[in-house]
Amino acid sequence: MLTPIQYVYAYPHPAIATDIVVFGIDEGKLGVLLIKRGEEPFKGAWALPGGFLQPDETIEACARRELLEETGLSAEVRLVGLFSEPMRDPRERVVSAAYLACVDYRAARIRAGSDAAHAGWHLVAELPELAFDHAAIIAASRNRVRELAEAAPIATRLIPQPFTLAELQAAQEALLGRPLDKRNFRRDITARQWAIPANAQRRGKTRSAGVFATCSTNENDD
Amino acid sequence: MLTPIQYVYAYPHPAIATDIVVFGIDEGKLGVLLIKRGEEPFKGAWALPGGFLQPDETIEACARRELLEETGLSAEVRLVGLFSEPMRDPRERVVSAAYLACVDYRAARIRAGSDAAHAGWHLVAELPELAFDHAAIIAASRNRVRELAEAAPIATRLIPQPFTLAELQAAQEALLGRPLDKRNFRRDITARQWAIPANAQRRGKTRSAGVFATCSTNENDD
DNA sequence: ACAAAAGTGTTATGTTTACACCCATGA
DNA sequence: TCATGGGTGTAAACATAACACTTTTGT
Repeated sequence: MLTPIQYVYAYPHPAIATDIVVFGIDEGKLGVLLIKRGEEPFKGAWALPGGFLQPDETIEACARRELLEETGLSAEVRLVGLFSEPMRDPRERVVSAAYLACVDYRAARIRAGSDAAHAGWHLVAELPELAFDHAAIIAASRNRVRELAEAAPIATRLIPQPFTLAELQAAQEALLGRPLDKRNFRRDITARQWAIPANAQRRGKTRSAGVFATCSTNENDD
Repeated sequence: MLTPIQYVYAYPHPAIATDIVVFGIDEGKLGVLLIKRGEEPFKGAWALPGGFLQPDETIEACARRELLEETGLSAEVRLVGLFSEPMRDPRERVVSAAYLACVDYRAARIRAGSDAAHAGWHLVAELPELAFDHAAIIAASRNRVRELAEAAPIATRLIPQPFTLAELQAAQEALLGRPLDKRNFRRDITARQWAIPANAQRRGKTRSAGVFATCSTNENDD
């Protein structure tokens, strides 16, 4: 029998993990990706996807890796905060860095991992009981994403490209949690260059709509 | 000889530390508290105060404890970000949570700790060479504190209470890095209730000035 | 008397919000 | 032809920014 590799320190070292709050939008409702825990503690409860920091990656890279593993998507992640109550995980001390991401939920290919019996989208307005302190993490992320949405075009990440302004507006309204005026919205988007017109139309149920694409200069902004 | 206590894990656990960027203002110039390292690595270089997370405290509590130990002051701390490049500390892997605090630098009683040969204030505009990635941490904190100062009355924390509006304005200008209009400033401060008039005057070099105090309702705002 | 800092209002500009009708298309 | 969603402009309210003179007091 192999002796397990052990790591020894002179002082206690908490484990470091990331939890990732993946926001998606469905029919104008904001949802988050949750995983049903297959093991104790909180077996059978819903929890945020997440995982432990690997030796060769930054914490942000860890969050991006978790996102990729859980959804098959690469997307920008944003730090929400640190969750470090000593007893937040009953097994051992785990300090978690919470990140949020906005993705097109229909593009996500959700993988139910080894320790996850199920995974699925849940409306933020109708969350189940959650494991650990994940309810608090989601609440903090909900506030953070609202702030971010005021300043950066993250709503464009929630919808497939290219998109109509109506689609973008629905996403933005879901993030902000309040209705927006259609005409003012168009002005804002074009003035801030959050989206630029593509020379194309999309045929909808009624009149066809002009489509827009995310501005390339928005890729790196904050 | 006593066997040292050892902590053993099945997976590698980075150490977790906080670094704290303590801002102060002197003659209208923004400064930060630095400590001269007394030990390798970076012996003799200037570094941010900081320390390792203890088992019974949250990371924010750790930052507040470090602040208290280094300055004798209790003050609000704000998360700046995580610094987690695997090789940022040559000894072992250390993930650092950077916090910032604004204090009255003349009230600080700086303690040169066991591993710190010296400690002192340095103007942000004239920083020495810094240990580890602390230059990047200060740069990030500089940006963060500017954002915060736009939204919250943190400038009041940089000056002794009670204060004149001229003093507060100098602090705010140092945080924002741009000059402000005296009349507009007075209006903003009173409208936002960042400070309320105390029924008192302070005799200065010339005409005496009315003094203000931080509004109690600002204690918990964000 | 003069130098230095305190105090005080108004105007212009820009930003944000509110609001209503016509158009194109598919059913 | 009608129901549905797409597209468009203007005016009011509000917030922000610019600007100059008088007062007090110590030297």
